[in-house]
Amino acid sequence: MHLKKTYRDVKEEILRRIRDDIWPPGMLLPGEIEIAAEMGCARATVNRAMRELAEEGVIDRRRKAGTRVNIAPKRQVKFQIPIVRVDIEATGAEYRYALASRERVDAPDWLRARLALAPGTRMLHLECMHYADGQPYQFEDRWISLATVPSAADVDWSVENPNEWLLKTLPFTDAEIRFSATAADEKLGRFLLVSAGAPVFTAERTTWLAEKPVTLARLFFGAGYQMVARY
Amino acid sequence: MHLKKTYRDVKEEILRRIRDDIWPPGMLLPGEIEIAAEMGCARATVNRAMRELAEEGVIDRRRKAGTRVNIAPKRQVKFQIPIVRVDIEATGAEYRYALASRERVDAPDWLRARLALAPGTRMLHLECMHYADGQPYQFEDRWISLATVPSAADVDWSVENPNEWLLKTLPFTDAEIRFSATAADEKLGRFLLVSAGAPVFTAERTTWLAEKPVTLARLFFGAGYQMVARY
DNA sequence: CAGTGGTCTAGACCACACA
DNA sequence: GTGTGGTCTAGACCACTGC
Repeated sequence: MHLKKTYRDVKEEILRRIRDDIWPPGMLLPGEIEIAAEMGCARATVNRAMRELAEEGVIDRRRKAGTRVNIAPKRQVKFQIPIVRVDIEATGAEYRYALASRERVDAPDWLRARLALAPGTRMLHLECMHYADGQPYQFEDRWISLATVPSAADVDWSVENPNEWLLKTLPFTDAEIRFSATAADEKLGRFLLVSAGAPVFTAERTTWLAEKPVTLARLFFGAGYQMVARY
Repeated sequence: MHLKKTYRDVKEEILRRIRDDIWPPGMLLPGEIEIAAEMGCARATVNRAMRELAEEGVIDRRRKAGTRVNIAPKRQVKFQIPIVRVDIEATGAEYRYALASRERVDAPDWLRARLALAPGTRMLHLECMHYADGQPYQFEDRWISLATVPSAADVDWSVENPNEWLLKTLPFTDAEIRFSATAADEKLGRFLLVSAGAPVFTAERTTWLAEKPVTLARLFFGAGYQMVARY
């Protein structure tokens, strides 16, 4: 009999059995009580082990149906939110920020649709550049809801970088990020020093604070940019 | 006093206090026993709530030192490894796979450099297309090391999809993925039905099995593709 | 060395999903 | 209905680490 004790031991043992094909993909595992008895520990311990394995995508758990080994062990990639300055300085380059434009407007229709805003919502619209060693690194097209973040109206954006200001000022509860490849238009090309039509790696980030839209940022990266993740 | 019960309630309440600046960044929070007493629940419940908040990067916990609100809430994005067929079928579209070319070659120089291969390493090179409802969805440029995966030589690649075959056949220990925007060349344009020079969202995935290189895949996505992650 | 979080236990009740 | 996982509790001991 395997005398296991910690939930880590239980996790490891379950993983071993899956890897050794003792519990092949798709198989229904024994219930928590049974495993607890076999391993000589409390059900809560087995529960924690299996809960974490489920979070990691190794197994699939459903009430009444039981626990199964996932057929496609969907491994997860994790990476941190890009903070421009940190990314740039990590490469040893010098970071520079510049504000290109600033205006207060009613939310345009496409933005209202994207954020589910009421008609006439006032927005702060900023366009900024982030440079690495003087080379264009990222163009930031930033929209901030003045309804949710009224204090944004009083900030000197020629000095403050909206990316960092929002992070340090305002927590957020939900966020979504979309990556895509887009073609540079005339204006974007001028900022990033690429020709019109050139492929641009684009991230569109939206954040909410308790259901209220906070900001939408479209980040356009300079030529040659790659986003890397290991797992 | 707040009579809370579930660990979700406790999490929410803690988050609320952080958001409302009752517990500002950097502040030392009360201990688990104290919070448990105040919220009217067991310490284990508070523990679970705080453990999850720590995992999510909201707070920082250390034995003896106590729990503090994180100054720089480094939130992490998680997303799953794309499995083409699953992605396509999830949208309700019909998936189709086609092999475009297959050859066995010595690893070219750029590939040897990328994977740290010995000179003269034999590679299997496949080019495949993945379609969604008949529309080009992804072009896959796949290189498999026959030194690490000799059995790949005997597979009928006109039927088997390398993406799924590798996942189900071979576990991997390390992987790296790089996202970028590239311009389609003539050939890629023909496969994806876009004009040469069009922006293409590109993922380059490399995997190793215990230090030995397994495969490198360059995945080129069709027009309009977006990779979405929530957190 | 003392205080905080980390974990285990045994028992209990609940919620959901399938028959 | 009935079985499985989901969660709570009260109490206990342990492990790390800052003082």
